[in-house]
Amino acid sequence: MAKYAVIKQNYEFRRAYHRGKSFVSPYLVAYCFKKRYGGIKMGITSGKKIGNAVARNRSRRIIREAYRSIYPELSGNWDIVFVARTAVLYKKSTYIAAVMRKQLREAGVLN
RNA sequence: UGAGUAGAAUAAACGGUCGCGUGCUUUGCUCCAAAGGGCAUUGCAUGAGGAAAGUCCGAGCAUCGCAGGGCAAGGAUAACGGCUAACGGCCGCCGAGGGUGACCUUAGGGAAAGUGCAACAGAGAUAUACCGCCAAUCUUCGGAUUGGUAAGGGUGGAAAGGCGAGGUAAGAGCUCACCGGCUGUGCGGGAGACCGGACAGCCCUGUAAACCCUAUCCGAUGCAACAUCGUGGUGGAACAUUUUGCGGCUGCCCGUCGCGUUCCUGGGAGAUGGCUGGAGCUGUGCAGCAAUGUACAGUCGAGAUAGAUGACCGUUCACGACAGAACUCGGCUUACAGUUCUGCUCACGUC
RNA sequence: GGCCCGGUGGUCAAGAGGCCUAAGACUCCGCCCUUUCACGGCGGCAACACGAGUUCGAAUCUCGUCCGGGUCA
Repeated sequence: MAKYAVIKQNYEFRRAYHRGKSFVSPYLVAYCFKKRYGGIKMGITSGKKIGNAVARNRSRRIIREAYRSIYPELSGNWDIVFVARTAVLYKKSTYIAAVMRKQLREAGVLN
C-alpha cells in the first residue's frame, strides 16, 4: 500500500458519495471528488450484495490491479472511490482497466 | 461384472514477466549524545482451509469477584467400560429399532415418591356398563324391573397381559399349563452395563424434548478481554496573579470577557504490546480390538489492521466444487465438482 | 471478531400442545346501496421460513439449517 494513497476514513467516503461526480458502468461505479490539496487517494467499496468473502476479495483485487496499471498517469488532487458491481467478477483486470480509463478521462482526472 | 456399505487421501499441475503482506538483508538520505528509529531501495525466504464457515459445546489466556467449605436458585448432561487437558466429543460394548446382508439409527435414568394433562369419538380414560349374556320377579307374551357378569360388538393412539383348557346360571387370572412383563431372593458367565437358568409374589394406560425426583458437573465476562505510552477535557496540591501578548463580542477604534506553569489523579483521539513454538507437525518402533498413549529421529509452516495470493503470456488435462485466517487449540454441525485407494456384503456368471 | 433477539395471508399482527379446517384490522375480488364515486352492509381469496425428532396429536416442545435485525464507547 506504499505506492498509492488509500482512503481510510468514513467521512472521506461520504464526501465522495455526496459531492463527487459519479460515472456508471455495469462493472463498477466511480465517484470522483476534486480537492484543493492532498494528491490522489483511492478507495474501494465492495458491499454485501457482491456475495461472500471470496467474491468480495476477488472484486477488490481486480479493481486494485486495474487501478495500479493506470495510477502512474494520474495527476491533480482527487479522491476516487470505486464501488464494485457483481459483473466485475466475470471480467479480466485488463478489461476493467479500459473501462476505468474511460471513466477517469470523462471525470477529468486523466488527460 | 453389477448393486451396495464403511473408511482414508487429495482439493489441477509446470515455466516466464510485473505487483502485494511479513521476516532477514544491501545501499542511499535523514532524526538522534548513544542505543535505536523513519523514508526509499537491492536480494533471499515465506505467505489461507478441509471445512478458515455456523458460533453449537469444551479448554487455554486475560480482567473482575472470591479465605476455605456447604446450602439454595438457575443451567447442562443421562445404559456401561475406556480415551482425553476437558467435553454434551471419540472408541469399544450392552439394550432397543431397521435392513436378505455388509452395516445403520438411537436425548437410552426414574411413571411402583407426588402433582398435572389426555381434545374429538366412545357406555366408560384410571375408572365404567350402551348393545349384549345369565338368573329372579311381573307380564297385556311385545316386553319391563331388579340383580349378576365383563367373554363378544362398536369408539379410540391407549379399554385391566395373550392363548388354550377347566370351571359357571352366564362369565371372569376365578383356577391351571405355556408364553410375555414387573418386583424380590439366590446361582453361573462377564471388568461392567448386561446375558442365561432357578424359586417366590404380582399383572400395574401413556406422557418426564409437562412440572418434578435421583446422580454428576458448572463463579461472571470475553482479545472491541487486558497491559503500557499518551492528546484534549475533569478534579486536587504548590507557585505566580504585574507587564506584554493572544482569542471572542466585532471588519477597525474604544470598551468588556476569557486565557499561566509544574506535579499527582484520571483514561475517551491515537499508538505499541497481547500475536503466534503449540495439549505443534512428519516418519518409524512399541502397548492397545480401537479411540489413544509412549520412545526415538527430523522439523518450524501466515500474523494483516480498510485488512496481504493478483494480472498477463505459454503448455497439458478430467476445464477446476464449497469457499478466505483476524488470540489460540480439541470436537460437533452445515456446504461441496471430481479423482484415487482400502476393507466388507449381496446377486449373477466362469473355473 | 464476539454477544443477543426474532421469523404466522400482500401489510400490521393474536394464538403458547387438541375447541386451529388459525382470531382480528387494512388491502384485493364479487354482490347490495347510490344517477355515479366515496362511506356503509354482505360474502369470498389468501399464511404458521425450511428439514428432522418427541408425542396418539406440533404454529406451539427439542435439535439443526436459512434469512432478518440489534449491540460492542
